[in-house]
Amino acid sequence: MEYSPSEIEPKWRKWWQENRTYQVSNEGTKPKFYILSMFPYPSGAGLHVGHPLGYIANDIVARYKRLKGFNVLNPMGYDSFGLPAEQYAIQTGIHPQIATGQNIDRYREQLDNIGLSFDWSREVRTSDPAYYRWTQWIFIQIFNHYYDLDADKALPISNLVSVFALQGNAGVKAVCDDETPVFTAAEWNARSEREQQLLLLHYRLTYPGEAYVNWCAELGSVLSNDEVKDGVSERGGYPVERKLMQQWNMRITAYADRLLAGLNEVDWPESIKDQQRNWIGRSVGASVRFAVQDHTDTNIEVFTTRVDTIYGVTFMVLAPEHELVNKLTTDAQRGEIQSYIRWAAGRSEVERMTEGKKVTGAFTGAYAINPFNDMPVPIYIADYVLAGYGTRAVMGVPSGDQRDWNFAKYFNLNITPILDAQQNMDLAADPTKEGRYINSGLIDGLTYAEAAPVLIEWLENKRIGKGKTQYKLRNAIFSRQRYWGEPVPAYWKDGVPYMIAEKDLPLVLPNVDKYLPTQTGEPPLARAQGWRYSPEGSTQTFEYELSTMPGWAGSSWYFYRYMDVHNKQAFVGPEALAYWKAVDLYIGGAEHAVGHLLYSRFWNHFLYDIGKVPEREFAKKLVNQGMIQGRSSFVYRAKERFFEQYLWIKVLQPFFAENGPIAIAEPGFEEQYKYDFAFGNNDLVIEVTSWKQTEKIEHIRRTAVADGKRLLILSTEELTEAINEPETTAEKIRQALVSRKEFIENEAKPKAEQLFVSHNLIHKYDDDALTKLHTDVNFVDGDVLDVERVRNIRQFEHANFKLDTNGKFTCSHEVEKMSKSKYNVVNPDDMVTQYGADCFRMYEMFLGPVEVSKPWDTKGITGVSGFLRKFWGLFGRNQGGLSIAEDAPNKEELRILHTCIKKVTDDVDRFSMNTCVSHFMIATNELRRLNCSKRTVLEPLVIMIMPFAPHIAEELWHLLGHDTTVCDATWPNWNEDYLKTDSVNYPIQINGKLRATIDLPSDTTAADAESAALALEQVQKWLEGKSPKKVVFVPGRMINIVV
RNA sequence: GCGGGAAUGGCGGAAUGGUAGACGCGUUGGUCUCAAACACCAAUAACUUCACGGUUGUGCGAGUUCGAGUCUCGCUUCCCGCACCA
Repeated sequence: MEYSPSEIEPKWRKWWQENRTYQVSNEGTKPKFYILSMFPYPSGAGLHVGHPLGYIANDIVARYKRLKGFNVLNPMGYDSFGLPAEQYAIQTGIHPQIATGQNIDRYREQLDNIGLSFDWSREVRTSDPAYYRWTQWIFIQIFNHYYDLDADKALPISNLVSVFALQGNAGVKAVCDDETPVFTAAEWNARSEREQQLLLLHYRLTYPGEAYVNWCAELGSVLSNDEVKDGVSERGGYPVERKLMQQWNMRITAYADRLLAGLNEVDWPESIKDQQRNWIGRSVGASVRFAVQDHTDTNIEVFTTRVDTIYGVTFMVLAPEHELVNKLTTDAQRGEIQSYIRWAAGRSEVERMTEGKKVTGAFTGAYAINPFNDMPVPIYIADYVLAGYGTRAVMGVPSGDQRDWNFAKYFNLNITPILDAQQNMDLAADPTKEGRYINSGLIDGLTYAEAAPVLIEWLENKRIGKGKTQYKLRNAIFSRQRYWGEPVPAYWKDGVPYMIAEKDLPLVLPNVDKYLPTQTGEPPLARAQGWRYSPEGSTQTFEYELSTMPGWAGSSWYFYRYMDVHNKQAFVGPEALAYWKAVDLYIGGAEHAVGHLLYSRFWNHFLYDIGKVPEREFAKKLVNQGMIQGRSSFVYRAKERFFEQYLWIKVLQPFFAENGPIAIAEPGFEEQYKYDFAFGNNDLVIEVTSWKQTEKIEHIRRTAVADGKRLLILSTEELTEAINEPETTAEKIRQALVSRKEFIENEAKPKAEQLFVSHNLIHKYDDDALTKLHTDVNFVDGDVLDVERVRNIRQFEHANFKLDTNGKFTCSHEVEKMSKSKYNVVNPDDMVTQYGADCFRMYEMFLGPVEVSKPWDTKGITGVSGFLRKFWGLFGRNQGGLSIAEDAPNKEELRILHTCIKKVTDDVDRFSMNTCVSHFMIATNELRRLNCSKRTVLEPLVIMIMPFAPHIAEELWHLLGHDTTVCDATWPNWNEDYLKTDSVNYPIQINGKLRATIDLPSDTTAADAESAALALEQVQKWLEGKSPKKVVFVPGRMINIVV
């Protein structure tokens, strides 16, 4: 009887499907368990071995819980709206729905291939109109509600309308925009329908409004903050700029405190909770209004967390975008301010970040009055004050804040110490709160804890400020100028948005001729011919909202749809909801920490408020699976020209960084040019490149010139020449660098030659070396290839290497994220073909803890493969077939079995799948040694291994004579009595160090153990005749003798 | 800078405060074989010893304890996230 996974695995997968083994019903007497993995975006690349890690762990728990007697909901679906399908459509003209469908089929095939127990009858696809009608429905509900601060929940907007008609909005405590006008009932009633609707937009939980957004021109769309990384788009890495646009917003800020508080109710990883807390960014402080000298009608509001430092204020800074800047600027300063604003606006996010803490700013000529001491302080603008946070104005306290201190030093402003414990103000700021206040009027002599309440009370009495809590969290931009997303179910009438009737849902995505924005810059949906809305009873038609929803819309509630996927009356029916309630265990990647997981919580809180879901938090427990990384093969260009240039640059760079306002770009630096060229005040660039004709160079040239920098471009050819002929080098670089001749001749050149000694040096610069290339060919580390070998690598076929005939390349590996473009993807199908799905599943678990990221490495898989064969062998040691003994187990066999039951049960419960696999291996090895083939021992093992290796378990289960699925078996219990052994091998420590061991009966008393231990020769030797001070005996564990 | 996490053999990784290195890979030796592969058996932290044994060992330094990889305090390094947030 041979173990042949390729025969038994497909057989049982088919059988499970035919028998609907994994279909689950929404009722029953069993307790429920809802386990969920984050659904994937079905990309064109298919699954790689990293994806199933979480799914397999998920599957093990799902199957385990089922054996433990739970009714388990274990669904799967697809987050099938998204940008890649749309970009693919733009390139190929293939409708995203078709491409997405194909991708889904492929995903399904791959998922099925590893034997996951999903109930596919509950599959959801976010791009399916039957699904997104409910995404649209939820959107409409959000539109129709506002956040009431008295009730501390969302309430219907119609309530607000009634209140406005009776008493205006002065007494209403609701979350609204800062610029919401105050009106009386009479004023409200006198307004037109249109005007009333416009006012209501200030309150609705979703609303269109002008906002600075992250605009990505290359993608033709707005991105949310979490879709922007390091100033470029997360997807594609395109530049992102700030732009004022009309967009739908979600008033998530209304829920900031509840989203913060809710984190305390869920069992989620601390790092995820912290990321969310950080994103919400609650800070408690005070707002203070400063009057402005010579502008009696104006004041500036600042927010501070250190109101206690208010007597130390010596200047004020506004964001360049602050609305008062123009008004306050004096004529004398106008030129300077305007040029600063222009400069700041042209600075990209990347530049701002790269330049770090460099002080910039400009004086407006105006002065603000500190309300506490009536001192005038100069008003500056600077772009370190963010336009998007707080009041866009800060008070400068150089004695207490290092950044303010730097600013004051730079602009030569006063620094007033305010605490008696403060250190020398000439050296640095002192942000500590120690000591008692000085120079501080009202609070002189008080401590930090005493000061703030005094100041806030004074402010509130004077009505020029108050205690205030501020959040970093901003309302979420909800519009995307895309095609492949849920249409926003709104239409426009007289410039006011209305929701379409619920009976007209779903608002189906129309067909368009092209998936690009129109010539006039409108979203692709503007291309849909005759796509207009005609409300019931109206003869008119109106233009639909043309933007679509963001990727996170459909994923913010999908966990409810699984409960009741075919319901046509509601997004989830009340019975299904009452049964399943919420997700018991949610598994997914940590990369969704603030995106999906925060938005989902927000929608869930809203749905809870309107009584549509029973729990405030949708997922009680969350586990993050780690990432499985790939091993990328690299070919490094070594030696010869590129390397020489590279070394030259390495040698020159530090020198110039120290001495001159000069930056040097390296060859092949396309990816990093934005960073390399954010060089602040530098005035000269030497650029080394072989692609000076490209657009990017032009861009850099323009940037440099606009910044008033001189730019010199050396091509690679020129530099190579220069290196080959020292005189030319010196000459060329002398021209560029004026007085750097000595350095070039005497230091750089000799150093460069020293560095030449070993080409292994290049590995030192791996990270900076821009000469490494991903390959799909696996070379041994350290291999040196010649040009011909490299040309034979497929993806380099057409690459234009400027190498001499004796040019060499070295090879190496690095661990990176798995990605098609890095040629390091391992397909699970290949693993399944070679070793079987059971082996693949167990091996993924065996690699280490599920939560930990680790590189994929196939080396150890033979161990798991061998184990499965041995396990199989327990059932049929004879060639003939199954050979199972029916006699009763002996003590040793029972001990092995029950130890295994106990350990595996404990370990699945604590999500430690890797150690479970070890326990199976141990039990199998021991039973083999005993030649055990008894049904009473092996059958429970078959049940236990089912969650890990379902195919082999099902096969053996049937071979053992069962004809229903092993999935419906019962998880075995262990008996503590069987775990005991007759004797225990006790370690004997002397002063905590292991010196001997002794076998004692398991029921030995402390006194017996002590005398037995002391009787040992080895122990006596270590006692050296002394009598022990103390003997510690831990039954079943150890003996420690203290001398 | 702030927050979270990690550090254990050649490698992946085990260890409710109780014999550190389970389990697997790799390596070495052996059995089987004409041979190889597979399989099986044995050894495998380092140093030292013919051997018995001994010494040192969980990033570093202290501490608590009969006993610390595990707990406490102080560092170092690495990874992840956030970051001019007032």
